[in-house]
Amino acid sequence: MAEAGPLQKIDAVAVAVLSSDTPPGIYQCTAQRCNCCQFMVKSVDQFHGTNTKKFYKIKQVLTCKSSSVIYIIECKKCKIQYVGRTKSSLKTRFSGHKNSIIKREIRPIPDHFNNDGHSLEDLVIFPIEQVTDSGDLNEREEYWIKELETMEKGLNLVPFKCAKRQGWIEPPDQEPPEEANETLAEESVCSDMGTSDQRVFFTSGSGEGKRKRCEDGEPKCRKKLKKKKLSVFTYEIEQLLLTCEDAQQDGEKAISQVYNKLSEVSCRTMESKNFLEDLKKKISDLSEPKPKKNVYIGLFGKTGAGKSSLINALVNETQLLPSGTLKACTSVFVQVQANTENKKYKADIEFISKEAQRDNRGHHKKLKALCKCDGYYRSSSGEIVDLNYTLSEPMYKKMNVHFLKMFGPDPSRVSIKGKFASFQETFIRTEELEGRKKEPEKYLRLVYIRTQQRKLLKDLEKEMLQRKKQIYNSLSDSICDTMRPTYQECSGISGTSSFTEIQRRLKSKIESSEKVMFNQAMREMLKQFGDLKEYLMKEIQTQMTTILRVALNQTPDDLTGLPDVSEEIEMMQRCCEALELRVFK
DNA sequence: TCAACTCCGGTGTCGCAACC
DNA sequence: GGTTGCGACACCGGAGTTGA
Repeated sequence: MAEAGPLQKIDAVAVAVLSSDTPPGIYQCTAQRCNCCQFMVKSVDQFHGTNTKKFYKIKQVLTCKSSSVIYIIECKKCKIQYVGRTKSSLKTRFSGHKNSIIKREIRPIPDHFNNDGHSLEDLVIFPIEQVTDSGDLNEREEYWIKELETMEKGLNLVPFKCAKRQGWIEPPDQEPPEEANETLAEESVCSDMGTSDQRVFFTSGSGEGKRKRCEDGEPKCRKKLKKKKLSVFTYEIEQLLLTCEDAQQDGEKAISQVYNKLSEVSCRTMESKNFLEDLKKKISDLSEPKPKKNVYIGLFGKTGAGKSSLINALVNETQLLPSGTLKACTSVFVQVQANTENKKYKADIEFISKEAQRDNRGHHKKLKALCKCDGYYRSSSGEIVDLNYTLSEPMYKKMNVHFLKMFGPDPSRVSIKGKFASFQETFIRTEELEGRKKEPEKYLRLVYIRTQQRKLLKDLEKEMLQRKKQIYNSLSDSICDTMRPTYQECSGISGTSSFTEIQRRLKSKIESSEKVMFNQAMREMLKQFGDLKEYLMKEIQTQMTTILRVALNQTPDDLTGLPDVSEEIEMMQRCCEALELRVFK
């Protein structure tokens, strides 16, 4: 295919009625509202290979109704391309792609447009060549995949690669191409193909599909389904939840009223002003929504009872956990939680039978895919294999011993958690507090200090667990770094006995670098544990100093016009009673 | 009526193991 | 040593259904 110059826009009006004289290019079909044309690049006579940075001329007159075509699907955001072929019309094939995106199927195209902030709206499709002899279709597709480099750098991928791209594992450098020497003309072409101009295409009313769509672009039928969702709770629980909601609203109202009343308080000295500001800040903090606490739900039952199916149904992910109707599928303990911190999905699944282990048929692609993705693999059915995690697993147990020694609830008070408990118990004893009840000023200060101290320790404990998670993750990352050259080497192996050869090399690498690799990972981990310990001690020292300073500055004498908040206190009491809390007793 | 959508069977590919 | 079947996978394509 000859390389063309910067893209020329065709006068769409002039060629609205396609005839034998129509110059080659991509055109809108004659239908008034075509679902495919909405997503199509139109009125152009050439296209841009985003990987090759070349322009290619369109040699035929192509529309969404053209059949036996080679087409490109391009992402407006990251300019990644996919080459496909279809015997039927482009619009029919596009319908299939669109459907797979809506259904969130695990394939390269839906995966790309359902993840990393992408959506169907970022998709652009256009035909590039019509093949008259259907037998040549495959050849032409192959040619274009090679020419446009969409196998290496595009979406013509096997599933492991799309998993990688989507952040189930570390994303590769797939930034939109930015080359300093790209001409201005080329940039203007890019915008034609994907950015500003397309916004015009997609929002134009003429491009709407026949089926009525909701405001967010979702098909109406889906909205209906969403509305039909029934509550999973019983009537009693629903009522309890409503009570909680009411109490929360009342509490927020009381906090807001107290805050407003405090705004009217005046004071003379700087010390009082600071105190007042501090108090207001604390009240303001209370009114801000707090992150919800984790709630752990255990799900037990006989094998094959449908636990995985239930979880899949609850989270609305049909293939999150393996499930089936005939026999037990998962067969291992599994923890499912929302992954809000790390884009990396990790799972350790062990349910391959001895028979299956002996029989490698069908696993060769999986092994190769695993190597290409640095030890990580996710099949289209959702099955996940993480070799680095599996390799590091025995070390987790070993590391846990170190962790518990340093941070666990050691009765000897040597560990951090032990020190926390000891500190909590001995710093302000309950009996000491009770004895001060007759002196309200001192009593309230001590209550304040103890409350803040407990809050601080709890926060630090949370932080500690968070960091523990990160440190544990670093273990498999470290192993991955050591194994990476071998993975890359293995991913290039093909031909007869490639499966056995890849197995042999991986095994050999693991065995040869076992000591160095694991020791290095272990050293790094221990260092991070040490850093964490130091951090915790420093935090306690700083935060406790602040708490004590604030406590000793409580209620200066020169505050005037203190508001009457008895009404709000009553409101809070009612809330606590409704929730059966014993705060005021 | 017809475009859009859904579902499901079909086809091709690959490497391996078993079989002839 | 050649052939065949297997299993996992991607993706095509057509029949049937839905709904504007």
